[in-house]
Amino acid sequence: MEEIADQFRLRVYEVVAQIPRGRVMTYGQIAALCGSPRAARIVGGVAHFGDPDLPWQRVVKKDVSLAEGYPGGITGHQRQLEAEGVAMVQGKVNMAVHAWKPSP
DNA sequence: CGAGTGACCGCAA
DNA sequence: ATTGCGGCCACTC
Repeated sequence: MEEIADQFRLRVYEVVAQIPRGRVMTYGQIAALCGSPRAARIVGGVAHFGDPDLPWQRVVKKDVSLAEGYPGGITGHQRQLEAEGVAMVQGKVNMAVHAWKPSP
């Protein structure tokens, strides 16, 4: 089961794909889970050039604010999160409710 | 193969 | 509290 590819980006795919509905995660958190806590930018780069079918909308910045490169802008991104069941206030996600920790 | 760059993060003024 | 700057790592051209 650990025979996944060595590529950092493929690990990001696994993590993002495992984020359940109604939960959000930060780029830095995902990067840390992938083995590089300082590669948060890479997660964003992978998000842009990676698999468009993955729920990148559940991935937010550490300030729980939304990314700017998302198609449609913050507005489109925010609307997608609400469609997932994530309540937002002033463009911010309630981490106390939606903060998710990956399963071991 | 080399260089540039980014859907970021952390700190300093 | 806000604003600006650098650094970092992996991906794309």
